[in-house]
Amino acid sequence: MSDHGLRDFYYHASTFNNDHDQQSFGGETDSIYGVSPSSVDPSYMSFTDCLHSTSLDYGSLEKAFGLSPSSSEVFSSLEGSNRTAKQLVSAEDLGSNTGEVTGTPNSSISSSSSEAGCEEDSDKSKKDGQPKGSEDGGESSKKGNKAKTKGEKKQREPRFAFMTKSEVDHLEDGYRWRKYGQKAVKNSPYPRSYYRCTTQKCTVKKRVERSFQDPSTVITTYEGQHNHPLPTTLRGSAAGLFPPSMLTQSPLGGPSFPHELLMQMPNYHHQMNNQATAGSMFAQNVSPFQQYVHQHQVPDYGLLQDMVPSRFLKHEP
DNA sequence: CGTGTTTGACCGGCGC
DNA sequence: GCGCCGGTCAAACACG
Repeated sequence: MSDHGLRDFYYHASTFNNDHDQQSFGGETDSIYGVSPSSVDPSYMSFTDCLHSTSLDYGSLEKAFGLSPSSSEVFSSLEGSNRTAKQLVSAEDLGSNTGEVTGTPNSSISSSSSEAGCEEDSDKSKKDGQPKGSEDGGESSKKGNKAKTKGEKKQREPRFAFMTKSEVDHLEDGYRWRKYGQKAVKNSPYPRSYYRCTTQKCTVKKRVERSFQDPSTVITTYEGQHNHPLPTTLRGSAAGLFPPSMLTQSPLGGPSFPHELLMQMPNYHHQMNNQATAGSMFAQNVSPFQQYVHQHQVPDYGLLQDMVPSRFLKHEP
């Protein structure tokens, strides 16, 4: 990341809210992270949202992720906006079928809800209900293809968005991406690029766009989960960035996102709960993400646990 | 020649 | 029904 001029690293959970939630976002919230709604998917779940779902305050967030004062302003712009329990649950939808966000983070509330339930709720999702005709197994993803049977809602993939201070738009994350489209973003001079994982049968996509109000910020939205490990023929820096142990397949079929790599680090919980031992991390084989988090004084694993589905968190037996 | 990018056209959903 | 808009396709092109 350093070789891409990455200066800051934001974490940003996103999911597929039902249309009601989306309308709440789009209608009541002027901006998300200071970005015009048109340039950012309204289904985003902000850090603040996560904080509202937990006992953490904003100061913890700022401290945890080293948010600059300017960034704080952006985040704080969401302060005061109502967040319904539904939205909080939606945040959990981001790939996990458990719904423990609103409750105790450690409790494993039996799934059932989340994506399946969210699916029914989204009867007329606006932006999240994209066709994605190529994912139905059938490769009939041509124009005019209507393989989607009527009444059958397209199963939507979990999404995850990052806000990254970077000078380059396309951040190397270890996977190989093929750009398949670019669209101008309304109310923004910066275009939005669409990428797809080049690995066969992998339907993961990501969108990359630059923040209108903060051109130094790149918003990367991952959609779906990789069903394969990181490519062996890594180009760029990812192969060298991450220890081999982190490039192995996870229960999810491989780490989909950089933060997921972070979450996969064993003993992360203990190290982060012990600042005294954290200092030794640099002598160990830690990822750049861990180093970043450490450098920015992530105080407690619990913070991440509150924001990341427990599925992403691996505990030592 | 294989791989990735560019770019205009197309499609479907949604609001009016 | 129409227009807008986000997302996708695919031919043409660039590059190593």
